[in-house]
Amino acid sequence: MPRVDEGYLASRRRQIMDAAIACFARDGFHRTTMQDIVAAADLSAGAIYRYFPAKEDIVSAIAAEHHFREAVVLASAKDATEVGDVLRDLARVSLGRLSDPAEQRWRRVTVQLWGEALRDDRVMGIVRSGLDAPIEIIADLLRRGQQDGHVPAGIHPESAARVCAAIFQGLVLQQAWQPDLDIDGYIAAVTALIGSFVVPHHGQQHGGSSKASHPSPDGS
Amino acid sequence: MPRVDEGYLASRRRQIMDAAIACFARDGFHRTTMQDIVAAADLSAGAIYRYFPAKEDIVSAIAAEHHFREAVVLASAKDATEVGDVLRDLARVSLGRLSDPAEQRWRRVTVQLWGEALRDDRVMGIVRSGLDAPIEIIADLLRRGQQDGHVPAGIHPESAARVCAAIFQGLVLQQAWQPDLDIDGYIAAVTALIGSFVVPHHGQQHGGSSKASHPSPDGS
Amino acid sequence: MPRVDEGYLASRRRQIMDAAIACFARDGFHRTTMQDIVAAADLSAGAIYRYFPAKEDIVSAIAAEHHFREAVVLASAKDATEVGDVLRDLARVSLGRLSDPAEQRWRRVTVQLWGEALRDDRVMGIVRSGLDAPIEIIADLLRRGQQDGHVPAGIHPESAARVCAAIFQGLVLQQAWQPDLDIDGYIAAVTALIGSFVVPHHGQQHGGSSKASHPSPDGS
Amino acid sequence: MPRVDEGYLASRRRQIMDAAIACFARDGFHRTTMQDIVAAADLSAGAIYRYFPAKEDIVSAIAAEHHFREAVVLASAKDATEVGDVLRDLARVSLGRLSDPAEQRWRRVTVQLWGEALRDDRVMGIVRSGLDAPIEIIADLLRRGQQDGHVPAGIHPESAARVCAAIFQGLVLQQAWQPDLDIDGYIAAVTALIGSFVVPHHGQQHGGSSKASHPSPDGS
DNA sequence: CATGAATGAGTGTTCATTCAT
DNA sequence: GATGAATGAACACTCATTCAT
Repeated sequence: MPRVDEGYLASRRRQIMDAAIACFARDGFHRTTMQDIVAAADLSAGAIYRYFPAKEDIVSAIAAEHHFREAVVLASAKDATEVGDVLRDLARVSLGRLSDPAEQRWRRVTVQLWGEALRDDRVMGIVRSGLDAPIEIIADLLRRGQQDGHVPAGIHPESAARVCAAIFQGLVLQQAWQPDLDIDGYIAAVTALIGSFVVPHHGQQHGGSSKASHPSPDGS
Repeated sequence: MPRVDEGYLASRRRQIMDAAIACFARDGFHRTTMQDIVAAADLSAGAIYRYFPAKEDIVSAIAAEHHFREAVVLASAKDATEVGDVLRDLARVSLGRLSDPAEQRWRRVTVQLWGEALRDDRVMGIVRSGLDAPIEIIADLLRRGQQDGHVPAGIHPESAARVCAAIFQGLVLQQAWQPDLDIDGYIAAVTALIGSFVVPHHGQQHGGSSKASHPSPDGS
Repeated sequence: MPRVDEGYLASRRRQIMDAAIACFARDGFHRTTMQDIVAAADLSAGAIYRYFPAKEDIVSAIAAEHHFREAVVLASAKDATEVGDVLRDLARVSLGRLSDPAEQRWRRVTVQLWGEALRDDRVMGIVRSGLDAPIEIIADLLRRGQQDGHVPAGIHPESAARVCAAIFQGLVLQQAWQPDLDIDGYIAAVTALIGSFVVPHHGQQHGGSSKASHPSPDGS
Repeated sequence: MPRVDEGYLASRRRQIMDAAIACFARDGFHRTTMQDIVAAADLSAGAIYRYFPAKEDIVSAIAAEHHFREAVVLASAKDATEVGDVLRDLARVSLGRLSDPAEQRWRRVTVQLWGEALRDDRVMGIVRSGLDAPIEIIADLLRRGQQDGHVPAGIHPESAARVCAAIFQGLVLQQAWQPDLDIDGYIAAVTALIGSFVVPHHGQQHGGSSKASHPSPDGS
């Protein structure tokens, strides 16, 4: 069945990667055999090697796809100007996506990629660039926020951006472990945290949000 | 009291676990062979099975030990009363420990345990209790903080506690990937975040820290 | 006359065999894959099977072609009458051909065919007939030489012919291993050997050559 | 069954190499699977890898052993002084050994090693040194023979030595192909050839054999 | 007729675990 | 108790060959 169009090849890769993700999510990279993937993709043992030269390449293809998806989410934030809103949006979108059940398998694979990165340079390159890009974007936002006065001047933008990334990563991990996690509660807590940190735009000193989410300690 | 000195057994287990940690940190669980551990521990192939019935048991023993250490750190926070101080202390101690080079190997193993938990119920039990306990403690602190009025009432204590845990987990991950990370910058950013969130004790609206790190936008 | 031009088929076979020889010379029969040959012949995977039903058939076709070429060289010797001259000619032509760089690849393939013959009856048949024919021709020459008195009577013609063949085979092997071998020196040594063995025609008893290259033992 | 003495290890290697030789002689290197060797050696699949890290290492170990044996045969010739006798001895011993049925399997393996050398540098190194050493020894003998006047001065000693080696190699090949070959006829032909080439020591023109196989040049 | 994607048995090798000594 | 040689089921990957298009 020669002479296949480009879409056919792409769909074959998809089929393999989907099968692999299912296997990896269930059993992990190392407990998943090529036979498992091949069976899940309904292929023959040899066929898979037309699309991926080695098992490792399936792993990095999955990592790269993962990374690419994240990048798309971030792209919207890139040229935003309003720090607080953007951070809140980012939190809502990024974290909100975690509640999508279709993404659940991804989470389990993601957590394994983190470990895999430690001994596979290619995977490390992918996950690192998937971390560094958002950090840079958020750090930029914070820097601009500092210039505008909406973000405390004393903090180090990059470090704060890393904390934001950490919040995302930690929730990915916790949800992988506990799929029925209360994501909305999370988002609320994160938004509150951001709210208390970022001074809103129109002159008030984070007062408004403070009022809403932070009753005056003096009871007034 | 068994035939051999109990301390002897314990020290043998230590020796094996140390060797295993070194191997796991370098090569990962699955790329590490029993022969590797045996060689690193300077033991014979058969000997190791007197102390651990299977490779998996070494992994869970390491996870359990890891968890136990964390528990010790937390114990101090358990009966503290002052929310902000305790959180800041926790951040300083927990995160500060990350800069200890002796702990670096642990980080790499930790990240792998996270993935391993997904398919080994024993490991999952251990890491989950290592997560749930701190969350409960922090949630308690936050609840008490809300009663005292130092913590915004609108947030869900458990979710906020999870965010705190996430901050810790994310940094563990980032440091495993990038050992030369600026930990102190992190701690500062986290402390600032906590500071903006938790109203300090003595009447002022987290004024001191606010003044230092968060200059009034209007310049007053 | 078949549907396609017979010459077309032949040229396709040539193309495949040339590609195969190049691959076999470089990597050996067993390390060469059909894909290698197909790529070198600029064909499709399926196409090759129209010309050769199996990989083994390419090998035996190559062996047969090899054998056929040798036969052509020998044909000239068949009805010669003068033993010494013919042997010398044979040596010069057969061995001389070894220095042709275009034949170098053949040498490498030949050496492999020798081993292949041991477990492929078809190849064995071909290489054996490629050995037996020259042996028979040379043995005949020697027999005639013995009748004429130019060849020592005590030797067994077939065995001596085998020695001649061995000289050829050994040089093929040595040159395959060491392409920069001094072929001309070889030829000279072989010619000298023949010269000391075969009594020349016109009365002199290997005297002339003996004088030049073989000082009288008594020093005269 | 730990703590085995050195002889045990050596005998295991022997057992494996013998099994491998039997398999290689029957099926060739590439058609022989590790399972074949393992079965022939009555071992388990994994056991063989304690003694040989890879299949290739069995091949080179066999080549090296082969080479070593040849070296022993040659050692006796090294400091001999009488050219003709030594060459005849060498021929008798080297070629005579070919008729030993226990060596038959070796022959088949040898022929394959020749081809293997072309693409395995280690094997090439071994077979080349197994060729170069005898050539050097024989060339030396011939050089000394030239000084003594027993060997024609016009020949190039190294080339002539290569011809001697070729005679040996060619017979190895022919016998591998045809085990019932008349080895004694061979030896006789080779000895006659040497006899006609090398002038005997004590004044007489290698008289005895000369008389039988080579009519007196002076017609007496 | 040509194509080249698919097949699937088979390859060399690994490694957690056992157990005779 | 300790040893380390042996085990053997897996494993990732290959490749001669086929056949739907």
